[in-house]
Amino acid sequence: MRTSGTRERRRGEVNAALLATAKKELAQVGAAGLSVRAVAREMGMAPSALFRYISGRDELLTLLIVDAYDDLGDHVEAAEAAVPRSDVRGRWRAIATSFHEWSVANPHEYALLYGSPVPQYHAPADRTTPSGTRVTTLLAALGMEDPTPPPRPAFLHLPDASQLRDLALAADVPEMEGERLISGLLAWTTLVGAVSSELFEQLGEPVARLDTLFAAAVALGEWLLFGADGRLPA
Amino acid sequence: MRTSGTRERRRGEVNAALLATAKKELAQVGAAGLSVRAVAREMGMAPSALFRYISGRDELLTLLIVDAYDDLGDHVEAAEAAVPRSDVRGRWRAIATSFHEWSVANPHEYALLYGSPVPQYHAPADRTTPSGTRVTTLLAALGMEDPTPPPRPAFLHLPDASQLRDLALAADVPEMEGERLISGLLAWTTLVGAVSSELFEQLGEPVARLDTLFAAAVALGEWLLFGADGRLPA
DNA sequence: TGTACATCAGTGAACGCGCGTTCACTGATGTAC
DNA sequence: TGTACATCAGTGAACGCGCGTTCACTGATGTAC
Repeated sequence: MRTSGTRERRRGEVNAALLATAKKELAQVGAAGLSVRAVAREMGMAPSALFRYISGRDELLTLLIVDAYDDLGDHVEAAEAAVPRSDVRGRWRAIATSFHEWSVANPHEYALLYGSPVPQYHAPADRTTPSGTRVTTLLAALGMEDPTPPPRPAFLHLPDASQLRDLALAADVPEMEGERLISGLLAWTTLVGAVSSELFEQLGEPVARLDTLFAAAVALGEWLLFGADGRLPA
Repeated sequence: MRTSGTRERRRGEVNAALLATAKKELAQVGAAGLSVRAVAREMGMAPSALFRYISGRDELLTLLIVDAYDDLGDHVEAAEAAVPRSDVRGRWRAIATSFHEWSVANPHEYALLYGSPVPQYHAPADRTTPSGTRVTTLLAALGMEDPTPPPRPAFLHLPDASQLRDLALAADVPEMEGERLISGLLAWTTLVGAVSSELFEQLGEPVARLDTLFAAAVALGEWLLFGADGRLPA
């Protein structure tokens, strides 16, 4: 019979504090500089105590990656859900804009997810993938759902069917047709590229000026996904 | 009067060996893992000896960054120079393709230049910029030189003139007009985004399948820079 | 050409640091009777 | 309800490691006369 459950409750609390503290550390020193000892110090515990909760530094990183993906996923899904279903272009813009917002607000998390890989660490795909594909899944759903035909930009010549199938499988959207797939991947790539060049300061420091570039990337993505249209992005 | 010049010669040799060894280390462990001691070990010298040649770890990184930019610059400039001057689209494709080639061949160097910043290190702009802008300078020259009017894609609404001027100054092409500038930056961003998503494995592991995506990115860039055309990229 | 001195490249020991992880321990929480 | 034992969270010392950097030193290279 359960008398109090003190232990169980405490376990949950420590787990939560551990994650929260690790996130704070990540935001301050970045992924490469993250250390178990620093987290323990910040929590006021002995470093060895944390090994009761995590198996080592790698698991700490995995925890942070999954958490960051989920945080991003929550943010983007909420923004997308707020747009009327029929406004597919608006939904794309909501995805892109909220992705950008979150990234600017959480630069170290962004670097962890979309920057260069952390040395000596390889994320376990089985724990990372479900959360890591939430945003792209949203995009894929949008692409599949849109009733109007894909833009078929004249300058894009499609590769042969077998290559396309390979790519569709790798991107985890096996039933998507070629034009949509390529257009969607290009839109996504452009989005990530624009955010990266802003956050990683590849075009000089002043972030504000790059808003212009980001807006253009969103417009380009919209055109890639849905073709030309009278309506222009806000 | 100079009797032998042994010292001077030796100094040059050690400098060269230092850079070569540091590059080898970079290729093996990446920027974040690079250490002065490891380089000294590899060179068969005492760690303290290297302080006669560099001021510390930061300068080692700066050296590597400049060298990588120059290596990349040489490669891309050579590829671009091999295309007839009149074939502006072919020159763009040469830039993009050779950029991709170099990046795949030198992933850690690429990460150093275009990935997340190395923690605790900030590159001195005065030493980094000249080499770091070689590729984009090539692109800018191409854009300015092209006699045909810019594409003015209908979906891109231009921001106001003052923002454009700011952006043009930040990108170091003050005399470039708005459409060209935005189109060029988008093409560049898309290129970097495509290479990053390939090298940083953001779309599953199998690199080969992403060739398809990269080819599409090159085609998109060409269209952004020069508009629609009968000729399609190879 | 030869000698006395100055310069400077490289050594090796040492500094203090922070790291990840292990391990025997203690004291509190939980359980069986 | 009370006692005897089992579980388990957290401690603190210790391990071995590699790091960047300093510093007094040595021996070879260069220079002035």
